[in-house]
Amino acid sequence: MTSAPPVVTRFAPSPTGHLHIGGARSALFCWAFARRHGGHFVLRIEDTDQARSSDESARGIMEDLAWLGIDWDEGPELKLPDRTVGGDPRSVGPFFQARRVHLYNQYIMQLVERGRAYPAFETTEQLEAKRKAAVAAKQTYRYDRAALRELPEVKDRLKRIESGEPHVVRFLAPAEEVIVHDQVLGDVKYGEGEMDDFVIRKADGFPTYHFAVVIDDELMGVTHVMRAQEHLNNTPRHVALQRALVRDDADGRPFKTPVYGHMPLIVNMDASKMSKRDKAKVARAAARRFVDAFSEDDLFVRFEQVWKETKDLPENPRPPNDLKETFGDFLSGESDSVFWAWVMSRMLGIELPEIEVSDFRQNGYLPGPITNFLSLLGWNPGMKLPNGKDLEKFDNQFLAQHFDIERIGKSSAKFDRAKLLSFNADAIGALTDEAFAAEWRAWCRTYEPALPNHLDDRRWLILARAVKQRARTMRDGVKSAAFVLRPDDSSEFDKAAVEKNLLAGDRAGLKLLAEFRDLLAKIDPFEPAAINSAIEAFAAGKGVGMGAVAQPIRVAVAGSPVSPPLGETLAVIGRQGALKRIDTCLATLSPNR
RNA sequence: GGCCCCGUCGUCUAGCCUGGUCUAGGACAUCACCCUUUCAAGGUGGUAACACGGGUUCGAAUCCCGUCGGGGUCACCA
Repeated sequence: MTSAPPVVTRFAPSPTGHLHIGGARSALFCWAFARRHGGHFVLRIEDTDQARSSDESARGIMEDLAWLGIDWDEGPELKLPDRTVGGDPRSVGPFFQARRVHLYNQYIMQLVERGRAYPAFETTEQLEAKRKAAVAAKQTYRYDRAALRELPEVKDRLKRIESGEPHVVRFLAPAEEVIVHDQVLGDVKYGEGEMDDFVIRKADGFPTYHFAVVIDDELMGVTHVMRAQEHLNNTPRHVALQRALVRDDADGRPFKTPVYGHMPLIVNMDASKMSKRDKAKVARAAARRFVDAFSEDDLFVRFEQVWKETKDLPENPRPPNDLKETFGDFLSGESDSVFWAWVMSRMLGIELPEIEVSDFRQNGYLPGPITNFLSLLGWNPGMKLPNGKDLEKFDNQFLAQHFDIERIGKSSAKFDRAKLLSFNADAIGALTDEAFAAEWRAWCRTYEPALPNHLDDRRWLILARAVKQRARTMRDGVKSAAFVLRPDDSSEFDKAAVEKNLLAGDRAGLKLLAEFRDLLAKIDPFEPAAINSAIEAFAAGKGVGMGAVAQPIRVAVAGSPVSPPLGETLAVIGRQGALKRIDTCLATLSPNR
């Protein structure tokens, strides 16, 4: 055991999918706060929902955190090529809640024995009926304590628990007012009688979130809890639990209440909560449009086909018993599965909103601008640059040195992708050509393998240099580089561009192109600078502007009027390829054909 | 609906705690112009906000009250 760190923060995701972008900000702030104060940042996996948790999700979340540069001092170990993250220096693990059930049970029994918790036997259906009745009568539903009245004596409660009869355990909520001292929001009061007897252990024997959090935060010595404001209303329950519990070890002291700070929510541009469900919403809306235009059966045929194609992907969940039913559930809104949303997006050719860290990674965002942008959602360093402008570009290291709870804002922040995109573009622009070439190549190898396979190192660097300043994301760069993948003998050309740049004015462009073709064969070396000056000299010799020469060439080699500068474009294509493309163009547009 | 939180340009925000220096600053987006072989990039400039109503005060974006508006949460999910 090492001595207790001055500050212990934690991030406690449930492994039911990828890391949510909002979760990433929570983790980032907790990490930064721990760093700032020389403390520890703990990663704990809250997998008490057996049905929805998976090891793959836990692993994915850890990889995404590490990718963002958020390393945890304590928690499950993750071996990376360059380092290992995690560990258990204070012996407070394990860090998967499913492996801590014995601890929770110990404290559940403590509460039952001391009369602060009791078993209850209603079925979910019975409870649901009561809840509905209360809503119908326009009353606030609260658990009616029927089970408590049934078992007034502690010894009878213990007996019933031991009998093996299915039950949940409920916490006997205190009647008194609870004040949460929040570092961000100030004192938040919850009046007496607001809390009901919430469940602390489910029928399957696992603790509920509320209970597990309180036990683990105490046992792991968490000093500061920073989380999103959606949890604010849970906090009085946690405080009540902390007041009711004492440590099971020798000193038997009461539980401590950590310092709380509730961060503003990150929401969509329409102010709704940003959640994974948004993917399903977008996919469903598109699917319904399709159904309106065609038919549900048509959609299902395509759905089945895409599903079969993607069957072996790791994201694919267990095969459903009835695909038609799964399909129906998704369409009706019964299910909001991210995976089925993805299948829908594939078959309908639509883009899903980026919600999870992996979405941004796939779409070619860099980790630096993501954490930088995230830092500014609900926090601000409040510093000026020497030129008087606000300081807002910084890295994780800066955050770790300057982050403070006092400067966390109170109002929710809309997630403006346009600004993130701009940050990402700036970060790409700040890379050296060589660094960008390497990063871009690495990204392409995973997400767009055709492109790098096509080019050697020399040409890749020329391409990367040309693409860098027009790429806001790695994926964007692929668009600018589309000309690389064009077959040299392709006879498809942008129609309007052919008219405008090659055929207009009695085929003036085409004539210049034919003349330039022979010059091109002689340019030496076949490098961007030499090619560019050859084109300039050619234009000057003809007494025409650069545009009159450049656009015909561009259309001929790229098939479209848009490409990186011609020197670079031609050098990447190579002399032979360029000649072939121009010849194909000339032949295609020849009047004799 | 109950409970809780919030309210500065379209968006993220600085300023608010410790009223005057705020004719409210920056960034993204947007518009115009410049540069330019296309697309970008870059440069210059512009439009644009203190939710509303009452107080307190010589003076309010800043303090107080109310109204309105937005959001969160009300599970054997976390």
